[in-house]
Amino acid sequence: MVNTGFNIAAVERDTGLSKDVLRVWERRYGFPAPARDDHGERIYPAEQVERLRLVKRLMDAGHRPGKLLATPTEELNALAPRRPQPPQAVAGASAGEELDDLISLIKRHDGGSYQQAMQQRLARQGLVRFVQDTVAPLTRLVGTAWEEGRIEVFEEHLFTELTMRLLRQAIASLPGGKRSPRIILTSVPDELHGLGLLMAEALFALEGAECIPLGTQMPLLEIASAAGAHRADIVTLSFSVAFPQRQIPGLLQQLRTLLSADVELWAGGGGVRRLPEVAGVKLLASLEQSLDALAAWRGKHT
Amino acid sequence: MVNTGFNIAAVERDTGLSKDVLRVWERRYGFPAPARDDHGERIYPAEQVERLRLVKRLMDAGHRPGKLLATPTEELNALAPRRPQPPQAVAGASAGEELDDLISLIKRHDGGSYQQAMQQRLARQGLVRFVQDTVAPLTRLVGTAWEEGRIEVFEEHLFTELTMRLLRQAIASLPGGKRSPRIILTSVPDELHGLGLLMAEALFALEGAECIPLGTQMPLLEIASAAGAHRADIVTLSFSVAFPQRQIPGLLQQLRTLLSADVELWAGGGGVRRLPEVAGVKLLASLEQSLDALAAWRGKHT
DNA sequence: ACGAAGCAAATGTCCAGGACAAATTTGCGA
DNA sequence: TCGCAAATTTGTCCTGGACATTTGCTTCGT
Repeated sequence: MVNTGFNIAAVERDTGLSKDVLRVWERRYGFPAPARDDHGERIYPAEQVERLRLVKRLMDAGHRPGKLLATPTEELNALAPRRPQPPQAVAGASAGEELDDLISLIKRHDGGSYQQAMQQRLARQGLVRFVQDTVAPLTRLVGTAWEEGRIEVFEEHLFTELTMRLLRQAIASLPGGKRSPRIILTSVPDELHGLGLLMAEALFALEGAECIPLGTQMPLLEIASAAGAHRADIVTLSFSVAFPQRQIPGLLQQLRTLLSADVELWAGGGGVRRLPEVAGVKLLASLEQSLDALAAWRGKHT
Repeated sequence: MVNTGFNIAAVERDTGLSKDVLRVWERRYGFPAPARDDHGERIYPAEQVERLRLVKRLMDAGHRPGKLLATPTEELNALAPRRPQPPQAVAGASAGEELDDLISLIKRHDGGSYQQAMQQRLARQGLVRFVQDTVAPLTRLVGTAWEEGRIEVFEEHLFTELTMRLLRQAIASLPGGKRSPRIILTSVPDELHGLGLLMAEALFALEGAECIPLGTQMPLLEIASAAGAHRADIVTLSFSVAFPQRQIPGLLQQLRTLLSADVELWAGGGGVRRLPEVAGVKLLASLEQSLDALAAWRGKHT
């Protein structure tokens, strides 16, 4: 068997830790401690990759790598999130429980029932409340479950995929024709979470905006071109909590300089919630604020 | 203005060229030739990033970097694809023209009309023929247009996004309940094209398979977990032509060893078309072959 | 006792330049 | 013209050093 272990590129792909980080951790903390092949290149056994992914998850939850890498694997599994959790304001105990039920469908890998249940909620609540009272809190719940290790990546992917389908379907059934303002929705490279964008799109579309969904991961220069070509009034980006916070202000500033001045730049998602202001960029800390921003734009443009 | 230029990480993000490549090109070919900031770190002006993206595109089309980087920018724009284009077998001239019309809607940035036109085709052709005779050839056309620089990235994104919506919608309206075999559909990290997966899913779902769509970019270890948790019979991966070919065989072998032996591993998409065989992996060179593979599986399992 | 300011440790990212294997092209002989 | 071997091209990996920035801790002033 040739294939016993991951090379450094594979580990980077699978963990999201850069080659530089993998090497410097090894140098400083003695972990990971990959074997070497004939050419002296690192070969990471699967268990180490597993542990690295656990470490990454705990880091996203607020832990420091120095501590984590000095801790034996067994203890790591027991660690709780460190970043203070903002108290989950759910619309009542029963609502919270219902959402938990939805999650347990996912955890039971019963996609069919999940879709059905969500479809029902959509029909019952209407799109606006469905987005605000079901999808958004559900996404947050999944996020915290992920931080606490109560949910697997593939379960989260299934959740995302099925939920996005529902939203897209709902959006598609909206009447077209209205057209102001023209809003481009997308995300920057390395930011692949599109659920937040879709929630925003649903709300914007309901308010009669013309949404231009470009999917995720658009290079900055392309976003600028797209804004020109589509004669967009607003460019909306989404950043998840997982996106490296420190890069966001620079990215936004850079895109701001690339965009024509009469195009507004909005940024939303969990990643911008605890962010300082950026000149020329409107930060949307919540879905409600998105709607406020839209109303404000309308006010400004008669 | 602080923000005049991209640092090396930003260029990597926006061009898809690794830091190593950017540095070694500079060393060997003298391009790119970024400025340096106070700390001696590279600052790439926007034009150089632009040119790098052009070079990248031409490389994907079969050119060699050594030549490209020695060529002045103006000439680059005139370069044609080098990789021999397999003759586009379309089902007749009129069909080809119709598809061109669809593309020109995208190029006119008229998403609404595009959706409408596609919806009509879907209704007229039915899902199977829609996938095989419309979506698949259209995707190929967009691919070649991209290679030849006749289409912008953001136009391609819009095309993908709108087309995926249509397919998902069509899939959602299929009757549920049937359930064999259980097929996981996903892609590996760094492979973010999901359109091929969706085409496969549409065909598989129509044939009565239970499809478990996990979206794109699943770490290998997670794919293995998901296969176990969902009791999958088959794992299907998709690789686009853009995915670094050389990595694919290793990836597949690695995943093969991670998967239980009674789970089949299929790989499809443009990236596997000119690939040597991999032990224990079924390579699907076309959508038709996917259906054949499914029939074969059914044959084997009574 | 408590908050602010300053210092020290921790951490990620960048750099240079060397090495080498895999892929591709070139050159040569049949 | 075809096939094979040598030469070149190209991407990726390596080491080890440097440094800016963030985080944590300590001390000082109120």
